[in-house]
Amino acid sequence: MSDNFDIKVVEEDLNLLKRGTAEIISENDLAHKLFDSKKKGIPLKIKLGIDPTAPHIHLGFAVVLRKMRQFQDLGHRIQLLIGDFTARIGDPTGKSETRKVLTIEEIESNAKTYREQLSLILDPERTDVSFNSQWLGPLNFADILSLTSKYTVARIMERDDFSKRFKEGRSIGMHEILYPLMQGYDSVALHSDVEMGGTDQKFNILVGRELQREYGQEPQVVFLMPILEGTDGVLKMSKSYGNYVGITEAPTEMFGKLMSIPDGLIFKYFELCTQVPMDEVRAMESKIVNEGMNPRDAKLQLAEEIVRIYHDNTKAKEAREEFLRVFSRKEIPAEIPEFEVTPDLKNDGRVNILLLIEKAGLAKSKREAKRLFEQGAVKLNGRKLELGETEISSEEEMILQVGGRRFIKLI
RNA sequence: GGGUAGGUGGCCGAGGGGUUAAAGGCAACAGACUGUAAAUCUGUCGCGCGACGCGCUACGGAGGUUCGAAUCCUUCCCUGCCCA
Repeated sequence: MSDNFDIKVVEEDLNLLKRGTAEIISENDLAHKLFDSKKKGIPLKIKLGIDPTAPHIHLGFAVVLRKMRQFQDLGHRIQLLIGDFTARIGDPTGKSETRKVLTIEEIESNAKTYREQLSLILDPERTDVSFNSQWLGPLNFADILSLTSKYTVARIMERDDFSKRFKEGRSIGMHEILYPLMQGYDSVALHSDVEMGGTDQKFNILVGRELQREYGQEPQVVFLMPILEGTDGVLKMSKSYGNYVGITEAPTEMFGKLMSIPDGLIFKYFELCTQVPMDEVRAMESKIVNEGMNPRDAKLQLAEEIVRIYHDNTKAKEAREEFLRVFSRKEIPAEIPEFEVTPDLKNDGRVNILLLIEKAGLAKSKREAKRLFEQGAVKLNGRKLELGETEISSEEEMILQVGGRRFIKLI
């Protein structure tokens, strides 16, 4: 690819890009591509495939997006590939529950939401969006056979997920086998230079690299970021596990969730979710290990740092204050959502607290409300309600609290 | 096409006609402890009701047998494995 390659020209860029990465295949290829790009003044095309089913960007996904932003800041272009074709066909992931097939309208609306949220991280000016139905749709059976003939069953079965399921005697749909080929073909169609993804995408992205070679293109660089564990500290951050921190969440919400991550994850979060220089991060780590610094304080800083990125400095400070107020000092939050006690909830001026809890959305059902009540989780104006106190007289501005974190102001 | 094993609550997984809202585990939630961390202990964990009780819904779908079915029969759908 490149003549007169001199790593010094791109060394700085390369080092910047390498922070927090899990694997780059190959680093050498990337260096050459960066070099050529710089020399010829042509931006690299950085591909990211996204699934239009769940437009909800969280910190785990943001790890990849933030890395892409770095590419943009270095002058490169993002190719955002919306997998509308696959979304319309159905389940490619091997999850047992069949994925809903989306309509064109839903896909478009999701894509729009995506673009809005993505603009919080990516530079829209350097982002191109495409839909893979554009080229996958027109393929006929002969085309598909030609595509599949470029790969073998044995190689497809190299994928952990497939080989594992095969050994365990679980089902593998034919369409699932084709999925990596479709994703790879996207790279061919887009002439991608780099494809980004989490380490769980390694296989699929590698297929793209191979296919490009088959089609006579210069193979893309596989650029993998680590998978970020969610707030539970174990599973990959994901909406479906309910362990995610969404980038559009309210500052206090975001702050609170970040404070609940296990200690062991603090520095991984620093590395992957913030721009705090690595030597500072290491210094903090050493203070905790050697000087007995309370990990909580590092976590407070982390949470503040992240809220600052997706909101602003003021909001971050406020969120920190709020957190300390409500959870450290166990005081009432500064702002509490209001709930109007409508006349139909009252009976002789008295209100059934269980009904209220359910109607205000503090519990999913009255049965649950009752359980919470019996477990002593319900407080009114800071006072724990005793058994039997299910009827209260409704006065102005009462604060109803359920559990440690659910508050509501009755009006 | 033939044979065979299965499909149980958010997940995994027992139960093979009544005492089964369904063991056990995980997850989740609440309380204690605390740094809304981890660990630990305790409790809860289908829904509704004027609730130590009553009712309804639930063991892949639809029928049936029975006083009574997640458990038996018929049929359909789905999945694995073996043989062709």
